[in-house]
Amino acid sequence: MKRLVQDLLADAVTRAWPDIDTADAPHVERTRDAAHGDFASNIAMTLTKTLRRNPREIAQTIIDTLTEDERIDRVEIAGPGFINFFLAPAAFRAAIDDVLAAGTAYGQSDTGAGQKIMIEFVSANPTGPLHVGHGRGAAVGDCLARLFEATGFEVTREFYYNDAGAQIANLAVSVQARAKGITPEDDAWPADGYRGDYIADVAAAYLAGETVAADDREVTGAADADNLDAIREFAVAYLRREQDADLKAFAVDFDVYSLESALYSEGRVERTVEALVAAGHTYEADGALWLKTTDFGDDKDRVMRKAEGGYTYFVPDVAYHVAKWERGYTRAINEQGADHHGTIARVRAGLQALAIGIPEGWPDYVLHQMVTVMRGGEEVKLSKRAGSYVTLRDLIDEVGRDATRYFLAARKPDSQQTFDIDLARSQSEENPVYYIQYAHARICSVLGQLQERGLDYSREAADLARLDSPHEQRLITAISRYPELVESAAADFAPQAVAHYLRDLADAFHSYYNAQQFLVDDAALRNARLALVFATRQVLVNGLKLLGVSAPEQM
RNA sequence: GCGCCCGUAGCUCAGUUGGAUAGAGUGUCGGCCUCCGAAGCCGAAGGUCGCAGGUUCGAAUCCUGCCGGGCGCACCA
Repeated sequence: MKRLVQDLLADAVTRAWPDIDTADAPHVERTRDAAHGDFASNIAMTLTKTLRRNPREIAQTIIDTLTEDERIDRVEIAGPGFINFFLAPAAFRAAIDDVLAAGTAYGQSDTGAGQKIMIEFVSANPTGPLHVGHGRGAAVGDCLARLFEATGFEVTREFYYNDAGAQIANLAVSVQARAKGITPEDDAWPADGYRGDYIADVAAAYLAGETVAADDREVTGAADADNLDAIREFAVAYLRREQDADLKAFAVDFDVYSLESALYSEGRVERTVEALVAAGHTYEADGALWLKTTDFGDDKDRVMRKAEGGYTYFVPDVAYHVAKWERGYTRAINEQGADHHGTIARVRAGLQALAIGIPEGWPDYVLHQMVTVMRGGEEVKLSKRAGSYVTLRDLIDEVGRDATRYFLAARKPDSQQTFDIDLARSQSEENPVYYIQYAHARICSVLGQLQERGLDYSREAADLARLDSPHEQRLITAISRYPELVESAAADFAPQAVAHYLRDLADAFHSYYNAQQFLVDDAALRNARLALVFATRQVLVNGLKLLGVSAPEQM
């Protein structure tokens, strides 16, 4: 419908003023106030400059030029020059049948046209359990992935992790210490060793010769406390398995796991360095090899190869993104914590320096700000080393998967978030997610009542024209704008828009439910109301699915 | 010091890319179950959109400068 209005406007403008460029679709938006019609455009105001005429005059000319369409009831000028469109009642109600006909596909589009897109998210190092921040990344990243699937992209969810660097060496040393009976309180404990209890668990499993399966590998503990390589391999697999179990409990699945070590073993790191040198953007200084990232917008040059020989982490990072590009991902999104925002300029600079046709703004980044966890009125410090942080598992166990996912995705990623565990636990029944789920359960209950009374629902017997109350209008408007919501949430990387939309939809439904009886004797009216209510249920199901939240039939 | 993000009702947060009278939840106060689920609904109160300028028909939204909070500024990852 929105598209129809845009097309009509563009056509009218072109015919009224052939010189005006209408390549960009005219700005059309949903009205906030029903008195302003269903859609409004500010196009007349934006044309005042070029046409040097009063906006209301321009609006009038456009309206006079508009092609008649049976789906548009009337068009009015309002305020300083808005053009308000009022849909014809039949066209307005058509949304109900659109939903019922499309079912789970309602809201989906082919905007992406099958284009490949990769969303890399979580990407936690396997040095401990996932914490709340990872949970936010998982909720946001997975919701974005679902949004892109719904808008016709071919989506790959990818998890990248470092399985060989300094932090992993530290992990191995920590597990080894535990395996030898050393505890963090002992003098012999490694200086920066991971102190969490989970390290002891890993050590015990290793000594017991357990076999753990993670990603596409299987590792058996060698039970030898002196074999550091074996310990490292086992510890990584063990912790990856734990992380995956948490992610599974959170209903997040990845398609591909990429290992940093593979970038070395496949020669990608080496090739990237050679290519950067050949491109002429490197120099040697102080015994190290530098990349002139300042040529590409970074605020200082970066060391690629340290004086002692090893590469800095950013080299495999660039190599990894070259691999992404070569794998055909013309669109790539990296969802990560805002504390890593410094790497963005670096990675993009490295990719530009290679001059292999990668666009300047590639890849896209979605950064989520910190989650502050409150417990007992005090902030819980997030420290991997101390091992005293709140894990994703803690939240799932205490608050539930649905509420945790909803909360973590319902906030704009750019904003810091406070997650009060006590509040979430004690008031779990007042979480907005229950409000939405309750709307769904209520509709299912109506269906049950219908059957109990020996009645049948029939769309054919429904007279949708009877749906003329303000509550019904509001609900129809809500379901009809769902496809636009999905479209814009995907384009804006805005999972929170889905959460807030569902809140609004449930609100419109609950009001309707309290205001009007659905199961009335008048069959034409009853079936019309049921058609609307069942369409609402479908949109609730589809929207909750985007968030990865369940739609229970009973609560 | 430099860079990125944030500042909207007591609290937690939205705000359709610059639109019309700034909205929800929660909390407070007052109503609604003989009726499809009261995990619900209806109403009231609550605002200098951090502050000050600027841009224009029009600013919570864009620009500049301050103030406040967070996160980064390694030959760590």
